[in-house]
Amino acid sequence: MSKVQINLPKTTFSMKANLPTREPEILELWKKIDLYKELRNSRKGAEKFVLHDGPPYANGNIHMGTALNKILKDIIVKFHQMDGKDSVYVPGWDCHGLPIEWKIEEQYKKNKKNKNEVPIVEFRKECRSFAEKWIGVHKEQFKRLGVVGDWENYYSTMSYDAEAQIVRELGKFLKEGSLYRGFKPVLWSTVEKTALADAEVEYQDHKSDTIYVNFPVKSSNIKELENSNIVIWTTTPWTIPANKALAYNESLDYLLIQINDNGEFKDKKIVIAESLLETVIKDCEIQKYKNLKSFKGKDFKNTICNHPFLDLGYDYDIPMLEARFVTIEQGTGIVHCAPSHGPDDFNLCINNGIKAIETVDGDGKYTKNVSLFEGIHIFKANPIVIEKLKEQKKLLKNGELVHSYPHSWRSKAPLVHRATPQWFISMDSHKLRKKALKAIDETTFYPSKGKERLKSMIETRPDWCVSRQRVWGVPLPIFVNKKTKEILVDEDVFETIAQIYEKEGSDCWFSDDPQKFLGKKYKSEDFEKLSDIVEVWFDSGSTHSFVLEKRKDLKWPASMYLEGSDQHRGWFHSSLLQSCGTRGKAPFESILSHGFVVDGKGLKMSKSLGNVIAPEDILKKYGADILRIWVASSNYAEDLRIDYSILDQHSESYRKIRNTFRYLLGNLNDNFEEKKMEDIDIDQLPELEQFMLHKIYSLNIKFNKYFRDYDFHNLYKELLNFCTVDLSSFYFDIRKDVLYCDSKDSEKRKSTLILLNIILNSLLKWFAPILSFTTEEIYQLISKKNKSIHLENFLDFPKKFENEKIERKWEELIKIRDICNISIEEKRASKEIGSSLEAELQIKLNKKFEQVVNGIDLAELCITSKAEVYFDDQADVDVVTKKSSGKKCSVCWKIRIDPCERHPKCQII
RNA sequence: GGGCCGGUAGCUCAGUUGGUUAGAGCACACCCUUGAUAAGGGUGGGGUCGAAAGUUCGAGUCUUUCUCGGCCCA
Repeated sequence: MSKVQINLPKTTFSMKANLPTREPEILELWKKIDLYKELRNSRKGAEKFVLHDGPPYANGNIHMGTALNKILKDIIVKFHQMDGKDSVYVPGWDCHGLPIEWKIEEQYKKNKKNKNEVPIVEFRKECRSFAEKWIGVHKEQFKRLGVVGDWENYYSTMSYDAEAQIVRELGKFLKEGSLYRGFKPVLWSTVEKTALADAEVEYQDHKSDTIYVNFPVKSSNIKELENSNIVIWTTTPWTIPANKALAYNESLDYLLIQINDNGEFKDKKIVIAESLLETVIKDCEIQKYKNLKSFKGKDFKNTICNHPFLDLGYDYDIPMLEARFVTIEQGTGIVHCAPSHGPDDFNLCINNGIKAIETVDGDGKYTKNVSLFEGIHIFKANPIVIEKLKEQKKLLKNGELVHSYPHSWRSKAPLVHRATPQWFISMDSHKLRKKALKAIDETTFYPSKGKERLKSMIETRPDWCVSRQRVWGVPLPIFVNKKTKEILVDEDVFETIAQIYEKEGSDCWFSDDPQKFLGKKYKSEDFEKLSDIVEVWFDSGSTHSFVLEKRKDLKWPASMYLEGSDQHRGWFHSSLLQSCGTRGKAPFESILSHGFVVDGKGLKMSKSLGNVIAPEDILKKYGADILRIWVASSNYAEDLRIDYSILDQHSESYRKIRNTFRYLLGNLNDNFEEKKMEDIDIDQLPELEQFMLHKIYSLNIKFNKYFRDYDFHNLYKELLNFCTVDLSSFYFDIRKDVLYCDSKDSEKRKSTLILLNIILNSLLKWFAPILSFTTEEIYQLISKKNKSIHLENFLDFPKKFENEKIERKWEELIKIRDICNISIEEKRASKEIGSSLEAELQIKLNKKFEQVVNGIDLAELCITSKAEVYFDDQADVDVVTKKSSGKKCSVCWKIRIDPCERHPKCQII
């Protein structure tokens, strides 16, 4: 007896994915067909979607955060492309800046080379080639993730045209007048006469003079403070002449006491923090005193003091300002603020409208801005300050203290904070803050909480300091008139500089004759050429101008900026300010921010915790598509957890999806036929197929909604559930019988194949932006049309697929099916039956179900050999399962007494 | 230390304006199948919703405090 031929699935699509080796092959294919070019050609003239790439720093291998960022971008770019738009993605890199300088200096140290002996231009060349090297590394790593973009024509902040455009952008601020020269404290060595970076600072013990100083209260909301003194303590007496404010902490408790000791401070009223009372009276050797009043720090609001040198001409007001950096660790709980000599002081003062001025010159001598002290070296000034305070009866006590203090790593000399000339963009002189806040209001944020975050930063930030005293960056294109000290503002000069940079880059600023940049209008000997460079945030904040505006394939503003949430203070912030300052508008229509990658427990990754996972490890073990699933299925609005157990779970889901495709391909024998969905005569299809069409239709609606909200984790969940719940355990399971056992000319089987084609096509396209490699693998197997799945469009499902009546009916049927399954399971548990085909059902239904089961074969639905339906008045659904009686058809395995209708000639066993 | 955000089954996530016994998929357990086979199906167990207090007839949802974690700032 020959075995009857049944239609078993057959496909070349393997169950095992083997992504780590297969994906690189697909990358080769994309390279071969020049996918990016094809993508552009396929969308000529279409509406543009431009996701403008925030440039990563070209330094070191990529980590999980970078991988997340790039994959998320790629998913979004691909969604919009398949949605019919010209979705252009140009990757970029941030290249200037300190970290690269350090790397080169490190190399110098290794090779015992002295940085100071190397010409700047040569040093910069090494920085440039260092950045170039890492761009190359990044590029390959990003491509391996499946990210498709214009890798050949990437942008970088160190390209000649970028450097030229940065000059033009700065020129706009200069011309407008919002770029001004101010002073800001930096760590300064008076020996080397240079500023030092944090990494060049060593902390060593140092003996400092300490002083307790009285600041007389001029006016206050607290009546009792009249004729009293605010006491401060400091280890840098020489900064007293530069004092501009006092700082208190509003949450501390303060005390007004009266000194009763005989001597020059008898009956003096002084104010200190309550919890520091004991230390202060001990230090100042106060024997007798009485408490007059205690009050909260916040009551200091609006209190104004006089400078201790009031009678020596220091007749300006000293306001008391609220500051969180004030603590009760040391001192008096009130801190003296010299904005020229401390970063805290500077920030506090500038936030309160008090600007720092140049009080000390490069040699360490007081400038003419400091009366009484001009020309005196600050390291010799302490005794003089102490003497004058004594004279003025403002010195409560002085002493000495050994403490940890910053020193130069080279000369070992103690360092000071010194206000140096810096270049600022004003937040308010030309309403930059106001413009930026308005632009934020006009921007869509994903998730929406990003809006408030960016807004509150812009509301409170001080003026933007855009100068740096380093060498690896775009030189600040500023000339200062030697006589008038005025800044040269001339568009022709900026344009000359820009054009030179376009041709040869900005290195020449440091090496060539300044006359080259000034042209014929000005004489170089009349001007001082600045050697500062532009802060790197201005570089990357300008990408919109030298990338979006300059490139014809892009548009301004970008459709979206997408970065980690730290970029609210970074690139989102600087791009917004740069663009609002020069164009009055944001360079983006929307901002998407994502959380940080943390380990499985929610802790940040660190070497010391040993919980770091590199993208490379994941690619080797799982493949990029698994990583892409992880990105799509995680909620980026919060931090994203990752560890190997999480990835294992996702690769299980991946196998489910892969097997869903395999089932489809197997039953189609790899012969996919694109169905014209409009032409399908739905009424001719079995109800189950109609129901599935409705499912597809409504899933597509959800898909579109989730996609437009960039809600990928819900989108992915919906797709995965469709594969498991609706397809694998329902539709595929039921239709196995028809697919395997019906003859090839069976109408029912043909209907099923129509559905399989549509489902395959739908799933391929829905999944393509996420599973970029796997969908391509399948597409290459079945498509005769296009070169790549990524050149396809999403499907447009005809409205006639929607059928709510069928949906309601079949939802009820599924409930009945569930109850049948419970009944079958009882018999299986008691070992009366095994396979569900060994069961026959007696289903008692309430009469209200008559319409529901009308025309439905419940045996087919429940995959049993037989199902009889009875109606009665009592229970909703009541099912009795019995072991089928009869013989098993060797073809369809159904058990029945009568011969099998479909296979009457077959052997009955 | 401050600002902002978050903590729902082992995992990834849903939980509308406060209203039944808090859901899904995966994972897990047991069973079935051996014609999707390193696959497929069925059933089931599992949560004091970070903790405590409060408002309310009623809180996963609102308030406060605490705690843990993340980002930014200091």
